[in-house]
Amino acid sequence: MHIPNTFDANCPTRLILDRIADKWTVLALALLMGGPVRFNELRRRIDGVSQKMLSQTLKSLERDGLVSRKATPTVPVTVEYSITPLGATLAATIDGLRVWAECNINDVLAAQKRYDAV
Amino acid sequence: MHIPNTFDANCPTRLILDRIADKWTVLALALLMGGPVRFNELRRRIDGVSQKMLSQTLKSLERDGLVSRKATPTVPVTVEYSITPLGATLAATIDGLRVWAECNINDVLAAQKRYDAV
DNA sequence: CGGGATCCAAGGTGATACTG
DNA sequence: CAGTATCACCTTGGATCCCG
Repeated sequence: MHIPNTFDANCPTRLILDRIADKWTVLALALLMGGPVRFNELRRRIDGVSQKMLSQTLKSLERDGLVSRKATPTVPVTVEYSITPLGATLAATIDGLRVWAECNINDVLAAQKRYDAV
Repeated sequence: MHIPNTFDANCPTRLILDRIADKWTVLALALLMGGPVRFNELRRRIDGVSQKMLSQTLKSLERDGLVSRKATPTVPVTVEYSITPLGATLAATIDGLRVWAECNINDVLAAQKRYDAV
């Protein structure tokens, strides 16, 4: 398996990318790697996400089989989201991105500065 | 370095994600791993990208120091995009995503089918 | 608490036309 | 060939209100 030299509109990569290539998805997945988290807790931990976007994101993740949702009928209701085995394999990959970001953010910012100076 | 339990709005991960978490960026970066490619060639290989979005994407990538642009003043002009060393390290990480997609697309599609059936 | 429904503003995006 | 400029659109996403 090597790099294709073309990306068809519905090749696997595009299909997956169209679903997960947005920050909320990546962030939610990353956080859920640490264990199950409840809705509002997740919302607090992802700075700036609206409840609409978070619920939308989680619903997509659940549909894709990457996250599972467990509601316990307490009063008021308690909902816990956790990562599935499938989701965990993706999250591991995504975590590489997080690590890259932390290691290279300075280089990127420096490049931007240089570019903008011109 | 381990998983944070919070993502601040301007932590490294968010800053990077805000710039690269869209399909065109990821796809362009992946294709450039194979070596320098010219503008229209890139456009042909990324099914469905408009010239506007491609040029916008490439400009961002150049600004971030991930891709370099070399114009040779032939007539008509020839422009070649290639990945930088910094970009290559990111592309390697991103490639993990592509591989994951190819390996797990069927599981994801199956999960979607199951979800939609309910 | 964990959402769904609705409304609305903003800007991302494509189509088209033009240029060096 | 490799873009830029303009415009019109239409989705995205925030704000708000409501409900079980």
